[in-house]
Amino acid sequence: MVFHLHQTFNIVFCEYAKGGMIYEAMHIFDQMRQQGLSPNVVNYGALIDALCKLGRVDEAMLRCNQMINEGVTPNIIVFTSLVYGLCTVDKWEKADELFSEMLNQGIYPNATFFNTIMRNLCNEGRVMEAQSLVDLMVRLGVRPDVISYNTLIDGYCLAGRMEEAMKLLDVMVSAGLEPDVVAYNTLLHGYCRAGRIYDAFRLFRQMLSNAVTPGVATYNTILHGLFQYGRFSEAKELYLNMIKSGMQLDIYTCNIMLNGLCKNNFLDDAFEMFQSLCSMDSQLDIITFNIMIDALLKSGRKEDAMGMLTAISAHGLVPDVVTYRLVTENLIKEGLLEEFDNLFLAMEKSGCTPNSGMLNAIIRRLLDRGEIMRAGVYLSKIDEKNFSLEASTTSLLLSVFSREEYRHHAKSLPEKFHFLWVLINEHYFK
DNA sequence: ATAGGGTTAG
Repeated sequence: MVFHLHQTFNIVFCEYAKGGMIYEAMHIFDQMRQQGLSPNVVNYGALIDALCKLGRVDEAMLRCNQMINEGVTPNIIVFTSLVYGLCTVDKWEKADELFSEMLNQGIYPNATFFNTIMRNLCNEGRVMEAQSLVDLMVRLGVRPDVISYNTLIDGYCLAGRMEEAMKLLDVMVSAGLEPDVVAYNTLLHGYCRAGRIYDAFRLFRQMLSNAVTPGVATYNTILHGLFQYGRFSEAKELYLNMIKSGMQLDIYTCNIMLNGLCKNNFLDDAFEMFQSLCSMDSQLDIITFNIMIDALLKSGRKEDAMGMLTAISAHGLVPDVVTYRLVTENLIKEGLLEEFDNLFLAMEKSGCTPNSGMLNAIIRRLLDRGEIMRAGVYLSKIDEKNFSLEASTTSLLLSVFSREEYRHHAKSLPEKFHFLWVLINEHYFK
């Protein structure tokens, strides 16, 4: 009976943790203890993973210590979640320490563990380090699997090194692994990103001849590539063929189509498609709304954009940092600075934290309007969060502060940005 | 009942 109760709690708990509903999960934790049940490694694993995915890595580390104090030993799954969290928030030295600690405790890393680190290295453009991790795996006797190679392929694609990415298909085969649909999708995406649609189609044929069945993600990738390079009629034809073939279209297909229509000046068609999706009760996501809000604001249809904004919650969704970025940028552009300040506060109150891209965009918009003091407030936020300035933000700052009437403002910048002051002075006195 | 890969918005 007690065992059964423990199981029931675990199922509910994991459900919450997986959905990122931390407070609800913690509540279950408390309830379990009240019933005299101690959380086990699965409960802690689920909680730690959820915290790491939300970027709350410090709390995750505390939970891991708490778990150890309660006599529960972390397993490879817990270490994988923690190392994911640490890499993602750029705490690579800590991740390294964790790896040593893990080995000390006699817990052996598996392919999943290494793949997690490789994913983060590749996302940062550090594909060579990911490559050497594969070599390390081999030395440690951990066989790289299909996911290891696919991750590495993506790393090379992201670095624009398509020839090396392609070579990995053969490397996989000689390692006794079959390149799967994800391997091909990754490479197709790489070619499309590089504007090499012809090579993408060539690879697509190669994929078919190797008896790998394309999936909806394959077609979505090509569809997006065609739109991106203005090949509108081919994109439309592909879309119609996808429907005709009876393929189950997904939210990606819908969003790619909506965005493709908007960016090719078919906003009315996009709006119509959006409405028909709504009437069919399709499960839309926040990206759908962001695409529409962006397009409506850019074409001056502010009323419609605000209608979309309010429709978000009616669809059971929550505005994200991109939504807020789109609307705040528009408010600044229109000089509605008080509304902008209020929206920014409302955003923070809702638990949505601005990211580096949003703060950079805000600063640029404020500088454009000569709102130097207000821009300073957001520069301080960038400073606090240890984000960096994007190149376009830096050059705008330099050109603004180079103007006589604004030069004195540069002196009151946070210390981190004093290099701007130095650059300006070098420019003036050389 | 806890961990890893591909496609969409800025």
